[in-house]
Amino acid sequence: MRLSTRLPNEPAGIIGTENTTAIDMAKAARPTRNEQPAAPSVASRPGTATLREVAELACVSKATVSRFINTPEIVSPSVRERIQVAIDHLGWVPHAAARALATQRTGTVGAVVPTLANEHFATAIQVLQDELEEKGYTLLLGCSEYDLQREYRQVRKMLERGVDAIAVVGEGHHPDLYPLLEQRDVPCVSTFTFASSQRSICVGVDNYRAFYDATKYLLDLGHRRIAMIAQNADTNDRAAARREGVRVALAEHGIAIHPAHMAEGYWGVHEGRKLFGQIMAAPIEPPTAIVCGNGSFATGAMLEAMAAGYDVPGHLSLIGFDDFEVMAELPIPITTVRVPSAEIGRRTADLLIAQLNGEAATQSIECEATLIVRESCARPRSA
Amino acid sequence: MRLSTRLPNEPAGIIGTENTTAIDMAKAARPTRNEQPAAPSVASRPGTATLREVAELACVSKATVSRFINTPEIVSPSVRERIQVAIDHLGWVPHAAARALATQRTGTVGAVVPTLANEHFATAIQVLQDELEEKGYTLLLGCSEYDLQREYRQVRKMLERGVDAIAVVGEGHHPDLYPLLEQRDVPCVSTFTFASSQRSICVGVDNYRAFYDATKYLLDLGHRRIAMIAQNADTNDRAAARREGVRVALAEHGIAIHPAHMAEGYWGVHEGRKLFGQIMAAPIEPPTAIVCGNGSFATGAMLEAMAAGYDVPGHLSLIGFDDFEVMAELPIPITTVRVPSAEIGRRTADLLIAQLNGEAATQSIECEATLIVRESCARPRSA
DNA sequence: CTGAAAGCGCTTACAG
DNA sequence: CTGAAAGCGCTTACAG
Repeated sequence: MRLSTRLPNEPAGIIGTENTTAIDMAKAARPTRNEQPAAPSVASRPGTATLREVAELACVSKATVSRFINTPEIVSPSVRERIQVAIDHLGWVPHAAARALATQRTGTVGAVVPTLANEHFATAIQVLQDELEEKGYTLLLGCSEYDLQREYRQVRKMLERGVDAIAVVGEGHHPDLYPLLEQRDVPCVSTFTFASSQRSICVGVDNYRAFYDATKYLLDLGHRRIAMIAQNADTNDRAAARREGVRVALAEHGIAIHPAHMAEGYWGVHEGRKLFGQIMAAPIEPPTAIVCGNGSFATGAMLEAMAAGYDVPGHLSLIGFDDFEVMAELPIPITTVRVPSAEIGRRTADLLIAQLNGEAATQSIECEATLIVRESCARPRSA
Repeated sequence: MRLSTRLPNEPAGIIGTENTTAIDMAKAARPTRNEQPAAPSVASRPGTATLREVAELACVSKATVSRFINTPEIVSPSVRERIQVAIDHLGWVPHAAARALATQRTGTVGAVVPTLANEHFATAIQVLQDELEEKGYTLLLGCSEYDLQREYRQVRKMLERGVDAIAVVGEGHHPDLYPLLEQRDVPCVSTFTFASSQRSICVGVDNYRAFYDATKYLLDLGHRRIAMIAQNADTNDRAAARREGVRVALAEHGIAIHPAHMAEGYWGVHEGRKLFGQIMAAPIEPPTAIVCGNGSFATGAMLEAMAAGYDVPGHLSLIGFDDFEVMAELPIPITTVRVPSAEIGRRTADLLIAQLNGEAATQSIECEATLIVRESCARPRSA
């Protein structure tokens, strides 16, 4: 017997005479005795029935129907069957708002990401939705466009909507965000960046170390004149951490990036090309390696290098961040740092669910950012 | 005066002595007279207050607080002020489920797309969310992975959650989807494909015509031996329509694609390369042009052509679908059909809102798919 | 295993 | 412009 609710337009089957039989039997066995007031024996419009009508049709109390939905094991088989028939017959769909009001839980979780235009966030959201759905939760989505104020508004709105938990990206947030969450006791996990300093639990990579290591790799190859096509970090702590990783790794060798070799932009292959051109056009000795703050910049830099006839990696090394598919397929595949977005999405779901189930031992998870070595880096020519 | 609700941890300001003053004044002016039962004069936990507590603190009825929230104009200024102070003081946030139960509206809309891994859907969702948010709606998201059964389940779940409207992608759906929606009278718009045959209103492009025209373009250039790297169309009506467009355009010239020149896959640059290789390796005369069913295939085909040393467009023309940024930046920019995803997202929001507002004249919108002519197509060598 | 009753936190006619 | 009351559709102790 099916225990989940059904709508009438699902492949019917058992609804025929059998059902009326079942209902008639029920009615006969327990002649009209209903708690409820004024009982319309048929739902006004299909798909619009309520639990009360189901109860009446099945000749049981509302409480029993409710139990049938939530803990079918505790209702007797014969009653179960009557209820199921009634549900099928009326096409009843439980009313989530009513349930939410009664239970103070909605079965929804909210996520706000900066943008879906970034594959990482899109991927993570996709698997998050997937995992959440499996556990019966519905996802509410917000995109902040990297605007902290907006992120805050979206989170508030989600709280109004009664989300049981929230996922956000990164550590930079509106100052009132965490107090708000804490006050209302809503579990929250911060994603994509791992840092012990985080106010909420988090799951992500250590952006600082990822680029520290990537820079180290370049340094170890012998590079000393290194440029950077950086992603603007104003409201993006991941980008900021990456820049800092580069800076520190170089500083440890007594090196600093020349201002003319530090280009900054937001996003895009085209922008990457332009920024690359800018660096190479600087009236100082050109770099022997360029670290690119994101995948689109790396792709753009590579494409522009090809167009301008630079020999990569013979003449110039290029290292990237993100691992977009095309980066591996270019004539010279790009060495880059891979962030496991799908894993982050999955683990975010795990953490959220764990907290929702009141599991105590939930703690932050560090995911591994890995350096994918391909062909775009080599020893500098002079070395 | 601020009319929207606030939480206590927002920059306070007016909450100081002024407030207590205002409240005290109110209390003095209208000594304790409350409708409600057992009245705890302070909210048990901050951020947990209810409308009733606000009403008590402001010495007005719940009805008036409700009016203040929904139609502030109709409450007198002095009362308005008292209520605002009480709200700020208690950090009251309205309980959406309670409101939904009372109004039978949730202020949410659901969208289910096949995947977020496709830039088009990601973009459309992003702007849909944006527009919806502006109108006060919250977005519920589902990803179906091109599984119609799953799409149906997600839509049902959203209906349970009481979404006021739904957006789906394409025309291929579970047979019970539309009946379900109609029965519950939930507005729905189908996106990305425009076709007069659609059961719901829709906003999108005519995929058939788009590829019919693209093929025509190749034909007009003089191509007669044309291959296709097609996207699997089993549960994807857009892909199916595109294939059909190619087929018909060719058939009108008495041409058909040789089976060995018809490669099929799902998605990916790498897959595009492979499929390209497959076609070129067929033991028959190679094609003079290849039409690619999606952007990743076009990118892959171009990259593989470069790698294998084919002269594009001198020796071989390539035409794509989708306009992913990298397609314009490759050494030979790819001629392709652009689908205005952002516009589709925006118009979907418009249509949804219009229907929610009960506007009568809502009808389907055809968006223009445009052929972006770049450098990957030329006359065939022999022509 | 099942029922009667109260309650979740809002809104909305209906009066005044 | 404002209040009292009923109701939205569920769940959950409390009894039996």
